[in-house]
Amino acid sequence: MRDLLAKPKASRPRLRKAARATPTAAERFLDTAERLFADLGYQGASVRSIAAAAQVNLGALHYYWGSKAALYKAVIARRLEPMNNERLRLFDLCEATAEGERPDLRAVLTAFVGPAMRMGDAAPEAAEITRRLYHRMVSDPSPDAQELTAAIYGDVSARFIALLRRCCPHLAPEEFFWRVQTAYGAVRFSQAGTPWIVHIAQGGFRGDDPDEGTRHIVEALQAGLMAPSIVK
Amino acid sequence: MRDLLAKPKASRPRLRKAARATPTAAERFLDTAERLFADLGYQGASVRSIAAAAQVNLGALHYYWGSKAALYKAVIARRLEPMNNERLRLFDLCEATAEGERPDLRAVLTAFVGPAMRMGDAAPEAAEITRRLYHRMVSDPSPDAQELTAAIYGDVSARFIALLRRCCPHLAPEEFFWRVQTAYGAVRFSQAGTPWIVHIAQGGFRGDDPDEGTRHIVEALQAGLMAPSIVK
DNA sequence: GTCTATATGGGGATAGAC
DNA sequence: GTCTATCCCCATATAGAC
Repeated sequence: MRDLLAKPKASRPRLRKAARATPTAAERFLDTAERLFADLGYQGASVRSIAAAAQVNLGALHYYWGSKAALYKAVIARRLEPMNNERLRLFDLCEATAEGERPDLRAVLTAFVGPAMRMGDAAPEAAEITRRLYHRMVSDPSPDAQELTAAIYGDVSARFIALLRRCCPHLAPEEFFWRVQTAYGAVRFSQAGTPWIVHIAQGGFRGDDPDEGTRHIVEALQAGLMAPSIVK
Repeated sequence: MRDLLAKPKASRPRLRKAARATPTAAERFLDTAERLFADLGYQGASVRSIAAAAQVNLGALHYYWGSKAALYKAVIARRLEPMNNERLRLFDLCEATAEGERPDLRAVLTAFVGPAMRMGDAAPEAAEITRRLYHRMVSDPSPDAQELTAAIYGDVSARFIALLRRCCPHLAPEEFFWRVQTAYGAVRFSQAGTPWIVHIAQGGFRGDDPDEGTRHIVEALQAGLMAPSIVK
């Protein structure tokens, strides 16, 4: 991922965005890359294995995107830009409803958590893949991955934190820092869908309804954020 | 990381554990490997680069550990076993104090969070490296990494969740699932020390005191867990 | 125990035929 | 636009001198 943000060396033909009954080779490539990147990570998924699984010739990769890093960015952007646009739209709604007063904390949290748990209008299995990929990206502490995360995610993050700050005037700055960090971690982890944690719920409960999950996460987070200050 | 749990192919000489004024080649190798695995990930850090940075010959790797995967496991175990033993000891204390009644939630959370934030008795910079490596391991969704995590971490996890369950009789199973998931994510994320989130705290606050961090995290988590049930 | 040299395989990227 | 063949580099691991 060292070269993730490197400029493409030459301009390449763009894809048409229209959906088709039979996916084009480029679309199959993107779909397969998304799944393998989510399963194996950027370094773990070779372009050869992606091309083979998509039944597309390897040359198509460099013809369409120019490099593995550019393919990865295309895979990421295809899903995360719509998700973040939905978040921004819901943030606008929170602002408008607040009319300059303190925004509704549950609404702000739901605007941040809900789109991530639903992940667009995709089928549940597809959304689960996208969530895993997203989790991979934001969890990767390498400078390139952090830079990509910031580029895709910076606006949403800034808006979210600014809204939270207005919701939590009772918290000192360092306390706010830790509470927000806690909330972020909770959202990230809940997206990932780690398999082993289902053992927590004795009785076979799976926790795979995104809307119910959103409600429960929002409830826990708002309680954590609204807890009284313990500073001085 | 595909072969992370593979058995070593042959027995190898063991290291003596005694600390030395001048670290042995093997100790330098472990220290350097820890730092590079934390910075670059398992796949991103080559054994060549580790040997070069440690100023140790590459042959020493295979002489002492036999493979890259075995080296990684040695690096992980060296730090995480003491941390998890401390957690288990503190869990015992929680149980003993409870005397069969409901355990103290803050004490349980502190027993889980505190050792991870302190990460042994290491110097702050060393503890930060270890936390990043730990975060890498538990965040990696590949089957091998999850298996290693479960092997190192399963006892602590089971004890922690069992104690939490006793602290939270007011929560329905599915609600408990989501709250615990939230708490786990918060702890993981707080360990990682992602650089960008410091922008949250306007005014240059860094949030690098582990004990203060533990207190704030525990406060947010206990509020999230103790919030009333919203089921039915 | 420590080093050099090397075996062996797979990675990303490209050239050039069609 | 699509495919084959190939370049070149770097990975892990090992053989064997010292």
